[in-house]
Amino acid sequence: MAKTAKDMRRNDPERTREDILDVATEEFSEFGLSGARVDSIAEKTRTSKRMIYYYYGSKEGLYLAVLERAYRKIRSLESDLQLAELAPEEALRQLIGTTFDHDEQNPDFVRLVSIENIHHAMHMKRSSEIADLNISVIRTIQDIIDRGLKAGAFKRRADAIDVHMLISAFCFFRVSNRYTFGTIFKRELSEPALYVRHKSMITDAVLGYLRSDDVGAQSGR
Amino acid sequence: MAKTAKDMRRNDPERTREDILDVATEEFSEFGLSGARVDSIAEKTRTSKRMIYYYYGSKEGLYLAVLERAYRKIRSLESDLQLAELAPEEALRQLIGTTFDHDEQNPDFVRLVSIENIHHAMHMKRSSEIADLNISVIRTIQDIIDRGLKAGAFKRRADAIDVHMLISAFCFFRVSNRYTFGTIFKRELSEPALYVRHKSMITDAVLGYLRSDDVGAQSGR
DNA sequence: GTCTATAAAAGGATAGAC
DNA sequence: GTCTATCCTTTTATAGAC
Repeated sequence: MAKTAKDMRRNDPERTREDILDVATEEFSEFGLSGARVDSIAEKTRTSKRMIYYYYGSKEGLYLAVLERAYRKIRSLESDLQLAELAPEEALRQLIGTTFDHDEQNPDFVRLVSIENIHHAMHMKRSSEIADLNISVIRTIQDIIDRGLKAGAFKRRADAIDVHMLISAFCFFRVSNRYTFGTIFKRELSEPALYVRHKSMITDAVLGYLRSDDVGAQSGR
Repeated sequence: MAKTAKDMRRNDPERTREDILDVATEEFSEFGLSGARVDSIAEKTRTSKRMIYYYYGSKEGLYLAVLERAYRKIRSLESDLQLAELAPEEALRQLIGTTFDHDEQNPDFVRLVSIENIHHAMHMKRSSEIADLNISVIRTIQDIIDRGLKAGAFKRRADAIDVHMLISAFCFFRVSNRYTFGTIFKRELSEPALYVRHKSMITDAVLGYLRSDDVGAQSGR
């Protein structure tokens, strides 16, 4: 089974495939599905265009492979969280911080998700791998809410998916809308000072929301 | 100066231009800048491809015209807000509700903004019209915060742009990430029941944030 | 498995008449 | 101002040798 040194050097399918995916991730996240150019991807790989079609069949096939790998990374990240030992408030702080940092540090992923939304999540829907994504983060949040209610730290019986959305929306938007927001408000969202302030803000807002009860009954509008 | 009935029927430049923009808005927001097809736009107008180039010069020129018109609509919407008479909390509720409803009712706009972010807001930056957008909403929020602090309804000396971002992020994300979020969490974000719940949630979260003081000192991470 | 060359098609842009 | 027909570049995809 072991490959000879010669084989390793000449033919390394796994490395070739990964190399292509690395380059393609950059290209798709930079230009979108339609804007990306297969020629341009091929040039930046250590191999040729022929191999892209050999391994991934089509431009869309390559895009899907990129998307699947990006989500696979998330899955492994989420499953690493060990928050059951912490007090509910601290656990939530950690969870929010992790989401915040993840989006901040993975603009490529954020852009791919934006792009996939432009395409109505069509590719994601077709991918059994992504569709079956075990979203452990929801279970984690539900657990934190339950423990918080029991301990009296929280008062609101919030829906875990809603809370996840409140957190995600802010963390995601900061990265996804960095350019238009920065242009309109003359504010560079990548500045370190804002990093700290925004992280505190979303943490305070979510914790405050869970601590209080239904203070904001809807006005009639 | 008055046109004859014959002229009006045969040549109506204004109507032609608007017609093209209507169709182009749909096409660009549906497929993105690179994904949109000029041929496809032309087919759906009551005129021809030649006129698109006649009026807008290029595909990018047309895209920019679409973007500018979309932002012009926002500007007029924001300047219509009359909240100075209301109590700070109620004023904020109204403002959040308006933002929420706007994004909900204008998915085309939300998608165009997402698309423009994929392009690093490059076209927006080049447009003097959009760059000079008078973001009156920030002044409005600052006023609400100031009045709330004075009246004792709020405790936090928050930054108006940050608060706008907290509100926008949630309202925008609900629409922009509808497809991926819906697919992963098996939840249709356009459901009426969620509309009410999510509106309450973001309102409560923002009000709670402003009412309280810096409860969430950062952990050391 | 990998490369070079090329086919096949799509799509942006324009010519020229009316 | 408007239409039809067409140019020509770009881009996806494949053939065929090694």
